Parts: sequence; structure tokens; C-alpha cells
Amino acid sequence: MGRPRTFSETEALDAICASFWDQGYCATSLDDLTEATGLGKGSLYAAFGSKHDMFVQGLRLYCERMVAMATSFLHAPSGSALQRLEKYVQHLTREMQSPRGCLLSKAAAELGRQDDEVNAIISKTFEELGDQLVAAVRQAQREGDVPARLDARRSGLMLLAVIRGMEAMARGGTNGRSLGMIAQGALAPLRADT
Amino acid sequence: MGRPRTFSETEALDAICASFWDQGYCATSLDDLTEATGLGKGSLYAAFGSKHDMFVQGLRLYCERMVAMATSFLHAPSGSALQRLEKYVQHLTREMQSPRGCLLSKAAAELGRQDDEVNAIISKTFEELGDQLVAAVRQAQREGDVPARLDARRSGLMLLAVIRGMEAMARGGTNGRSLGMIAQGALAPLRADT
DNA sequence: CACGTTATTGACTATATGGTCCACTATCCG
DNA sequence: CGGATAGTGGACCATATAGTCAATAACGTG
Repeated sequence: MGRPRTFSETEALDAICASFWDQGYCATSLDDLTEATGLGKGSLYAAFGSKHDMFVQGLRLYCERMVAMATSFLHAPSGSALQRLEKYVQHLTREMQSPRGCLLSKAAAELGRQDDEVNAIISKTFEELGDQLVAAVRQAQREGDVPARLDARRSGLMLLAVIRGMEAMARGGTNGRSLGMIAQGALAPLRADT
Repeated sequence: MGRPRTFSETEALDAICASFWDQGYCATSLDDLTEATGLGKGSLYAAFGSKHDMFVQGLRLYCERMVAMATSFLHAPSGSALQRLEKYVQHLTREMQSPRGCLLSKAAAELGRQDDEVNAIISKTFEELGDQLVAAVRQAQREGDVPARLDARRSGLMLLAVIRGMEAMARGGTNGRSLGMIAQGALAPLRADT
């Protein structure tokens, strides 16, 4: 009943997400968002609520995709768990060198600790990513590729920290070679001896 | 000649830096800065230039202190190089759990890649911190506490990545225990076997 | 003391901002 | 077809913003 939407909500959210991703929360104005989506302010507000709501929904979408990407790599049908882990880290290393960086990190830096809603999303995403990495390490241990004496939780969380740290360094201008070296340094203890 | 300053430039810059640190660049208004410093807009502009200039100068101050802190830990007169490294990591782990987080990370997230001036500061700081860590690992190798087969550069850069990653995770709500675990995971390969 | 010089202050400006509102429009259903 | 319902877009609003400026105040010097 009534007039139907003339736009796809997900497409609009994509555009919103991209704007925040490029410029950050505060630096993105409503006019930027109307331009990016091609919608009027009224439509935006009717569909998504306030600017803050738009950000939260965009961030949520982004984080869901991020976690889904981790799953798709770490649960891929081919290769050993260790190989999948390596592929995943390689992929992230490549991706984080794009000028956009990672919206999750940017959101955490700009609004973390100050905004409960944003904080909840970030915290949940970190947890999910961490869990997946820990599970991958554990699986690789079962497959005998990673020494059993390593604490899987410790190794998995450390991998997450290295990945997030590489992202931060990439945004600071650290070159691809150094990033690759760091990735190797993080994976080396897993492959090592025995 | 002429009327002298009624305020200390460094003190004012400290207050400016603290404001940006708490709220980020964009979210800090000039009124926030006048309130934080107790100065009028005219005085601020006369002393520091534009809002952007104030940020750059505040960030520069912050980064210099950050590097100086690294030096003071890593070149402390007592203990072995490895012990100093451990103390330094411990200290950072504690510090990053404060609600403020780290201005360097925040600046990198909010303005990195978009702002040449800011980028230069960030990039230089990362480089200096990395160099210090690499040198510390190397020294620990010379002292026989870290296996010589490890690539010092790789290990040092990885330490930097872990530290930056822990900071990002701390801002996302990761608890102190997990952070400690990560720190241990990063240091373990250094202490290890032989 | 008086002058030149510099610092300080806050009123002022032009603009940009997030958000609201409403006239208008397109669709569905009876 | 016609009314009820929901979507659209842009004019509009109050406010906040970065930045300017001129009047005033405090110093050193001759």
C-alpha cells in the first residue's frame, strides 16, 4: 500500500557506507550523503533515521561483510587450515594497502569508547574475527601443521593484533614490503619447528 | 618590545593537543579550544595559525613525546635489552587501556592518506618507533637473549605491528587480560629456545 | 611620560551543518 | 476510477562553525 521505494535500501546503504569510509563520520555531511545516494534528505531520514543511525547501519553492514570474508577464507573447501590462514593474511595485506583503509579501524579510532552503539559493533566484530582466527589455529594444530605446544587462543589473538596493527601502519604509509615482512613474522612461529 | 605573551605556548599546545586527543580533529571546535586553553580566538590564531595548524603542532608534540618515551625505556641504564623491551611493552599495554587511547592512531585513522602534513608526521613517527624496536632486538641478540637466527628487522617491525594492533583492539573494547596474552604471544618467539 | 609595538578580547561574518516539514507524487486496493 | 497510504525532494530553520577585525591593554624604549 502506498508508494513503493524507488531505490534499493542496500544500495543506498552501500553508498552511505562508502562515504563514511572515505571521509570518516564527522567529516561526512548530510549533503555528501544525499549526493552519494542521489536521494533527498527526507528520503534518507525516512529510510535510515539520523546521520548517526546511518553511520551505525553502514558500519554494521561493513562489519558483517568483513566477518563473512574471514569465514569464506578460513572455511574454504580446499587446502589445509594453515594454508587457508596464510591465504587470508595475504589477502588482507593486499587489501589494507588501498587508500580507503578499513572502516572498522577508522570508526574505532573516531568514535570508539565514546559511542556505545558503535562500540558494541566494533567489539563484537573483533570478537568474531578473533574467534575465527583462534579456531583456524586450533584446526591447523589438529592437522599437525602447527605445534601443539602453542596456545591456540594466544596465537589467534596475536594474529588479529598483527593484522590490525598492519592496517594502522599501512594508513601511516608503511610500504608493502615491510607489511609483507610483518605478516611473515606473524605466521613464522606457527609453521616453525617440529 | 610590545606586549608580552600572557600564556605559555607549550602549555596552550598541551591543552590543544589534549582536546584533539579526546575528541578527534573534526569533532573539536574552535570554541572547545578556546575553552581548553582559556584564550580568545584571536590569540590562538595569532600564536598557532589555523585549526589545522594547531592540530599539526599538537600532533607533532605528541609524537615527539611518544618517541622520547620509547627511547627512555629502550635505552634505560639498567637491565638487559630484552628486559627493557619487555618493560616497554608492558608499559604500553597498561597505557593503551586508558580511555583516551593514542592520538597517533586516531590521527592516522581520521586524516591519514588525506593530509600530507599529518601523514608526514605519522609516517616519520612509525619509522622512528620501528627503528628503535629493531635496534632493541638487535641489541638483545648481541647480548645472547634472542636467537641469532631471527631476522631483527622482521621481529622489530612485527613488535610494532602488534603494539599498534593492541592499541586498536583496546579501543574496540578488548579487555586487559587478552591484551596481556597478546603481548606475551609477541614476545615469546624472542625469548624462546636456544 | 609618551610612543611604537605587540597581545588580547569578543563581537561579527559568511557559510555549512543536521534536521524538519510539507506540498507533491506514485502506487495499491476496493 | 478514487481515496488511502507511503515515498520524494527541496525549501526552510536554528544553530554551530572557522575565521576576521578593530578597539583596547600591556609592555620596552627614548
